[in-house]
Amino acid sequence: MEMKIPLPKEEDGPCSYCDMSRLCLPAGLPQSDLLQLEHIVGSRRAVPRGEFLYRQGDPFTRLYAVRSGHWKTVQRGQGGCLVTGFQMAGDLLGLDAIADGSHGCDAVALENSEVCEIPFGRLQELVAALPALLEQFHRALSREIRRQQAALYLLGNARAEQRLALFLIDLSARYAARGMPSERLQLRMSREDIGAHLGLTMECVCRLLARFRKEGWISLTGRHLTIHNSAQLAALADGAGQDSLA
Amino acid sequence: MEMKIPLPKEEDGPCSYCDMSRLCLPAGLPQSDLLQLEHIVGSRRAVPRGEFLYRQGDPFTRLYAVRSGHWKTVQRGQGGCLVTGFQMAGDLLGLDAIADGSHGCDAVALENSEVCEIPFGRLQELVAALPALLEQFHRALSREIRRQQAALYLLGNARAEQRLALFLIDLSARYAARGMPSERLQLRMSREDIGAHLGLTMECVCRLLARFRKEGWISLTGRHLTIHNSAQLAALADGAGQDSLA
DNA sequence: CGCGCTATTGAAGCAGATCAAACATCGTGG
DNA sequence: CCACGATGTTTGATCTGCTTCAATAGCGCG
Repeated sequence: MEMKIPLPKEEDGPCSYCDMSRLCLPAGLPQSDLLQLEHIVGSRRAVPRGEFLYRQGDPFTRLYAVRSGHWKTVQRGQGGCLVTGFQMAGDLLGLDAIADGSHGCDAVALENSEVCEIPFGRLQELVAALPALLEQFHRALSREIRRQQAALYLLGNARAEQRLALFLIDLSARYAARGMPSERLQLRMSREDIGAHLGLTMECVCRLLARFRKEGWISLTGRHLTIHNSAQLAALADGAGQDSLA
Repeated sequence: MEMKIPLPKEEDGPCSYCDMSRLCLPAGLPQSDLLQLEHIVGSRRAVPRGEFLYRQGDPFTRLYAVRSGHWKTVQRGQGGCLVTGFQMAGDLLGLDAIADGSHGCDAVALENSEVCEIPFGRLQELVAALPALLEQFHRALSREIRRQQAALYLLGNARAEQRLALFLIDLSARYAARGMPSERLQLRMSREDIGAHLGLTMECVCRLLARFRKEGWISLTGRHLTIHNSAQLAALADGAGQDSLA
């Protein structure tokens, strides 16, 4: 049960053969719709670790679906920056750019990664013709809103240990959804990235991870993390570890 | 320049005659499209102050466009709650519910208010037929994502006085966009609501408002607030008031 | 007029930030 | 192969901004 999950195949393949279509835009689409969608999905694009897929302010022409690897989206402001999310296979990038035609954050590859390019103009045409795809697309947009609502709650209400617990649980669940082991996580992001995502400093993230390890909830060497007690993490995330009020 | 802006008219009127169509879903639509949209927009619904339009978990059947009054959306979790936004005329409510067919937060009227009901099924059909409306709808969804990204940045990076300054500036700008005086604001929400929106306690909001007043940036009696020095607020929001780094 | 709710102000405590220093890890070139 | 520097991580000591707790004051409303 700890065998290596095969990485996405390297050869060019349409969505039909993509491992991640189950999680991606094509999810649940009838075969005929899928074929039409494949027509407009452009070439794959490989981006080496640390490089930008797009930057804040870049003009918006297409969406991207993560094919392989890991990404972060970063919002930069005066004297601080926030990691708005970490994206993995099947996730969409660029949904925030539709609003005004320019990207609202940077997208950076955390490792050598690939995306599928989806020209937005053509997608919008196609979506009008295929009701199932339209629904799917709206759900994707709305899901992004939900994701961020959860993040807002986290930043507004949760104390540091809760945030980290929620982060680990979320990560674990997303790996599970991709058929990868949900207990053994290879963190692709730095402690600083995690901090910038959770509204904490790197040092605070370190200390908390150390505590979780000391308590035996997790074990951790470098960026390889194993969850030993997900129930305890879930309890923490639910607000245990302090006075539970009514 | 401080004349009372007329309130939205009380009689049933289609979007064509609605003061807020400029900011709402019909914005920029060709006349023919507008007529079709009017057909599917259902009746208006009046909700008295303090009542719920919908609750977290309620099944999702329609979107709502704010016709008059003010609203808040509240996300409740274990032992805490976060106000994810304040909505006023022209804003849409319920976009987060498309994801999974149930509402992700409560919508509460801050005063006696009205919404226009938009059956989502019919909107989705119509949107497929009217490209301009489709675009407009996608922009609305994406704008919601952007709004929340800004809120994430605020909660993750800004200190308390920055948050409050940004809040006041945002509120002021939204009133301005609605043709209402942007310097004289009648706050519709309690200090507690503001706190729950900014990730601060009510007490902290009070203290900061008191400080802003003492400094002369604003004046404030009860919930009536006047901005005297918006430039200073903008400077605060940009991170002044502490060491500005590179 | 007095009750309940919202708002204000003060004092004390604490969670997390900041500053600082050691330490691991990794790619690179001698 | 190892020395090296760069980068990322860990841990400690101190500091501070915000929370918490508490008490008072305004305000609306029956």
